[in-house]
Amino acid sequence: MIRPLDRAFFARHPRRVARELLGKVLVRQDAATRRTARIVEVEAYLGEKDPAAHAAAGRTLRNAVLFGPPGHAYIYFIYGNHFCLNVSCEPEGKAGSVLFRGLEPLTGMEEMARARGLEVHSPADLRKLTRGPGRLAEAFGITRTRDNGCDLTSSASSLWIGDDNYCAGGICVTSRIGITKAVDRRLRYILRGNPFVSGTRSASA
DNA sequence: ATATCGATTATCT
DNA sequence: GATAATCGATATG
Repeated sequence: MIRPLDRAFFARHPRRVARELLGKVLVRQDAATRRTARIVEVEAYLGEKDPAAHAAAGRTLRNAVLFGPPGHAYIYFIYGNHFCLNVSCEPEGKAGSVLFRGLEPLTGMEEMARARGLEVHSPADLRKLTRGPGRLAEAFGITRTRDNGCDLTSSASSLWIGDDNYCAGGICVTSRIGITKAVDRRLRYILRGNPFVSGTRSASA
């Protein structure tokens, strides 16, 4: 049994949303298949005040979703290769968001493997599916054209976020990964020891 | 196990 | 024209 998170959940400070998203479930519903995975690593971005955020320079065509109502998908394309998934936070007009960085697959691994162009023969292979923001987006078939602006609070959407009453333990806070500005702020939230958390062991302290 | 590097393009200056 | 919230391959300890 899994039910969608409501809009009020996302209408709060990104730090709070990020922490509470750990242990929730990302769902990709297609005509014939459902992919689900537990959220084990996220980062908070604080909108226009945050130098590392895409909203730092104000509203543009690309980041417009961040300034819209909470609970919607902001997808961006990076390094000419990868899509990444965020969910908009805070009331409309404020541009906070949470970036998805690591997922633990629950169902639909066959579909994820196909989307990644991989075969899974071991736990190590399984990690290649959804460990890292670019990987998880590819495993879920997420693209900007298809998913930017999608309402993640509705189970009628192809992509949404749900709660299955899982109780997340071992939450750990670290500095964010892969950025060049505001590097010291501790806004990355992980489930400690989970094999689907990205980065090296030393980055999980 | 850790480090370095090339790929590849939308977006903004 | 420079940059970027990354990944995978390759090289080396």
